[in-house]
Amino acid sequence: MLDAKHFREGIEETAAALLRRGFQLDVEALTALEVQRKEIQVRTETLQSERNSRSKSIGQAKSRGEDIAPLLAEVGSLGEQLEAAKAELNQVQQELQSVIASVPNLPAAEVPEGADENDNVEISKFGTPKAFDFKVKDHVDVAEALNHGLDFAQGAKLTAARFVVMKGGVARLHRALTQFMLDLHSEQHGYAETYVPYLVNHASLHGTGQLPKFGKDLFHVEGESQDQVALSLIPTAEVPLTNLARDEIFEESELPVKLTAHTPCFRSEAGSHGRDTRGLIRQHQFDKVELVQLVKPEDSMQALEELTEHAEKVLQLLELPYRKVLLCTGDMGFGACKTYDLEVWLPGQDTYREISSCSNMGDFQARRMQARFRRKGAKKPELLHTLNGSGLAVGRTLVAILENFQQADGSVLVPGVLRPYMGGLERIER
RNA sequence: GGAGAGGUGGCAGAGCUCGGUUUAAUGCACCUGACUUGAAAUCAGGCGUAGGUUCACACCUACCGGGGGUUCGAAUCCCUCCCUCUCCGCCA
Repeated sequence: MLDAKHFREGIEETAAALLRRGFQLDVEALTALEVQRKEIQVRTETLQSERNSRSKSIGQAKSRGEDIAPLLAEVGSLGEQLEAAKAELNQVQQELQSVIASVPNLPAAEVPEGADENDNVEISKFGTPKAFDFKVKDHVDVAEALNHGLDFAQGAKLTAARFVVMKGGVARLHRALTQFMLDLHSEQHGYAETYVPYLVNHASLHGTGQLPKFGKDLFHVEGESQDQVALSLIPTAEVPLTNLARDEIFEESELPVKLTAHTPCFRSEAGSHGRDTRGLIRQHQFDKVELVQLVKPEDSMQALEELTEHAEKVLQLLELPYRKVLLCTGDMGFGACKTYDLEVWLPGQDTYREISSCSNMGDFQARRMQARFRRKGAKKPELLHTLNGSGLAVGRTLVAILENFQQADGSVLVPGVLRPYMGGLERIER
């Protein structure tokens, strides 16, 4: 959510900045609503004030034992007028709110303008894709040769399409990856390991921006009654981790807060039917190790560089070739002002595929969540900045290892850094 | 699952029985000033969040777990949901 000031003063500049990411702001409609809002709000508050003082004098008269009947008559239609004004105000504010809530974050100045992923800018490359002297298989076939290591048929039987069962060495490799990532970030990069709920309420989803716009991408759990709190499965640990700051005021000295968590993530992938139907790339349930930072505004851009490097470190230690891409305005997420994607090389697809997305959300989420901090000696709290990134998506990392470390004999070499987590195992066979 | 007790500002804690000079008492913590060589103690003042009007000084509105209701008026009464605590039962 943007500061309401962006829509009152300098709305033209705001509209221009939003146009960079292809968002058309209806300046006229918004300005008209704002004029209405102001008039109605002033009128409502005046009525309110009037009612308060009259009620007060009724109370005073009563305590003096005077007859309050004439005073009551005087109040007359005030209540109805007030109620009508309140309803009107409510209506306008809801309209304003729904417009404002659907406006994405302003892109940072250095973000390249563009329409889609084709306009993203490659920043750097790490490693070189291995040359194989045999015909490479994709991860589905590699795992299949390892005793049905990835069993999509069984996943579909238990649940539905886009669910998987992992077995044996592949399942263990998957577990080793999460352990390795968590240890790296908590021991080397200064993130506090955190365990969080996998079901969250709507206030949390609204805080990070999944609601109100993107509810169809989530799995929802119904409550027993309509009044009960509705819960949803988290699409990413970003939601619970970032919402830890909701309605909090931090001391300046407590920042930055750096958190990491390993969770499953659940996505209904609405609108992606028919894409990546084969394999582990796009599942309804996948594991991810998430990185979240809460920082002072002036530190957030530097923090994004560091957070991205922390995610890159995982790929480097796993010896997986990847490239780092700066997303263009058209490809960024709703709440982001700047995003780097890390794309890992997948020989089975002969291409780079996204394995991590690291974003600076600026104060966009913080404003929704009222996540603030107080500078030393300052009276007023300020909104902090939030950042998040995958460090990394575990399922896709597993895909990358199966494909990049496959051997001619069908076995898969275990990257050196993972061996301690695999009981010293050097390769997965049969 | 059953029974009961609760949720009030940074913290503690009154107000709820009986709705109205309570724009939430009081204490602690915190900030500023006075006194002091400095500190402590003492004294005086300040001390929440959000929104709005205004060039400004100021003023106004909302907020006592969330939402709704009754009323001229709700922290206080009613409904509902959430959360915390105690006891019983069940359970990994």
